[in-house]
Amino acid sequence: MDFKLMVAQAIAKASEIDIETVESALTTPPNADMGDFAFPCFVLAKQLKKSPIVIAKELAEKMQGVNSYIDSVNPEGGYLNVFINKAEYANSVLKEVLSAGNDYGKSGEGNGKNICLDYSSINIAKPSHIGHLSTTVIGNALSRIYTHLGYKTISINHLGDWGTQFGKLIVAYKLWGVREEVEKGSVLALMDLYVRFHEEAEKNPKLDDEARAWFRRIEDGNDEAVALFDWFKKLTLESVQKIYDLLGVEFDSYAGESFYTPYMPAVIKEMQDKGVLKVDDGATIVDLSEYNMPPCLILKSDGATLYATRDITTAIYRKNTYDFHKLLYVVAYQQSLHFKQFFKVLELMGYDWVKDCEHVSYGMVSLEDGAMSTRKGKVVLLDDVLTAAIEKSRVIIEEKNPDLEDKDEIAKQVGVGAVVWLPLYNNRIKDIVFSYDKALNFDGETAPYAQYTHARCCSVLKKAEVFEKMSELDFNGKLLNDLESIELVKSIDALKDSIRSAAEKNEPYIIARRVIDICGKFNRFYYERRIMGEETSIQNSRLALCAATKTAIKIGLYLLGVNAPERM
RNA sequence: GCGCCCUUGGCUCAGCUGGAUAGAGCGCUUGGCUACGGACCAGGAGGUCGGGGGUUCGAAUCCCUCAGGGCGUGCCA
Repeated sequence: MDFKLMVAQAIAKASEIDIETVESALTTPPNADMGDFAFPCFVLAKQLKKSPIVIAKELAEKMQGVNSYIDSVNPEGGYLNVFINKAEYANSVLKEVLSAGNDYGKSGEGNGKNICLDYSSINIAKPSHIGHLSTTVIGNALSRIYTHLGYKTISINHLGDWGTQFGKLIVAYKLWGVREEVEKGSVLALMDLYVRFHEEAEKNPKLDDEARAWFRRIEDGNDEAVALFDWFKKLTLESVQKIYDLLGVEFDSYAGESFYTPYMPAVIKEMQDKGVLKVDDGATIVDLSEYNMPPCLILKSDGATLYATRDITTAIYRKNTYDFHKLLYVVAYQQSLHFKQFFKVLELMGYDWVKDCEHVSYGMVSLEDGAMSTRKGKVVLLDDVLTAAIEKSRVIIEEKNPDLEDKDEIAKQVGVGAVVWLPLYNNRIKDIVFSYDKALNFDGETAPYAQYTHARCCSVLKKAEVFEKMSELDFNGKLLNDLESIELVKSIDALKDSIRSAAEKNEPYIIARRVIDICGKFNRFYYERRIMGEETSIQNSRLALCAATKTAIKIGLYLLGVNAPERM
């Protein structure tokens, strides 16, 4: 049962104002002891030609005893404060959570709709560094969130696997590479070769010509060139797979830049036919000056395609293949102009579905001493950060819980959780200055804190021997009538709205904040209210609340891509 | 120059489509484990919400303007 809606209906009926107006105005008082819902009567003052204070007073009188879910209604200033029946409320929330279990908060709103998510999108032959964390974990979280709401998601890793740089890599490998060493060193070895190529090419510009020639051979399907390129690709994907396994990230498609190359000529022709192209200064462009944007470059003066050409082709391909309800690009904000430009080109081509495309942008990651630079070797590898976090959590486990089983697995879940949390706890647009101190922080508003709270719930439930049968717990909302319990119930109840809101705004942090709030409320409850050893009916009701908390935390963390171990 | 974004306690950030005394965490500080996990909890100090105008019964929130910072701005992605 939706108590907010119920209160809105009651007020609407008493005031003869339409329900939408009431519901959208309905808020929460600053203090719990002022009421559970507050209706500001100022909005009605003009319409009813009465002072808000009088309106509140009149409404309060009309609403006394309207139904058993509302305990009392108090006018206060211009506000109408409503106290709901806490016992009914607690019963309603607990019943819903415990019967739904890990399906709590699911909905069918997305049934039959596809969401394409373009994220992570790694470059072949380059190691994953901390800069790849945001796109990967935000994309993964969005995929899980939309799936929870009934959508079918298609996660696409749009590989950076096309361009002259692969010609450079082949040249470097043929000159200085040793097969066994590259096999062993994987992408790190490839990166070294790439860096060396640039150093040597400064002295010997002929290398660049050779690189172009080798890239041409890849395009032409030369056996040796293609074999080497495929090998580089294989090494890269294998090494990134280890990271994806740790993060719990999976993709439905790895169709990248090379995949779309054959589709581009037709799209360019289509643009020509539709008359959106024009030649300017030797290059082929779409003029966007009318829209206050610089032109979108489609072909270079030498006829080569560009970034925008490929993205336009890709979007059309995805629409034809997946008929998406939404196509979301989880890409850093540096590229926002590019997205605005090629979205506009798609619009000019007559594709009205471009309104369903969205650039889900996020802030940049830098280091404490400035920007990262692959060329200068100034990078923090994702692998290293995850390893360090896992080691740290392992040390803490040894210190606090040396008898724990599956130490390695749990250390992994906690360590990875702490790192993944970084881009998920704040608004996407915020820049992140990476530091090991922050990434390895397990205190306060962090994933390990939420995991700890979850483990604590599990521990109590196990001690009471109800862990396996949480859904059968017999509870009574009347026994959860204390402030701490009710505050916790409210926060658990709010998870559903948080999930919906996170999807609506493509902002996972809304769920992360909700999880932390639930944990805070639980920990307070846990200290104030004894669970075990109370009278059976009280004990069971509190255990039920504990079980609902456990479920809510578990779901919230899952949606963020964080595991919730039962012990830690 | 132009475009987009950001600015809230020492630091990192919340604050829902404007609503009642601006909230957390970290750090600092004082307390709390022979009841269920101290990776926790409670208390304290700390903020003219970048500045200035405006709209409104009411502005951190909306509009204008200025300042500071970030990103981008025709043949890289």
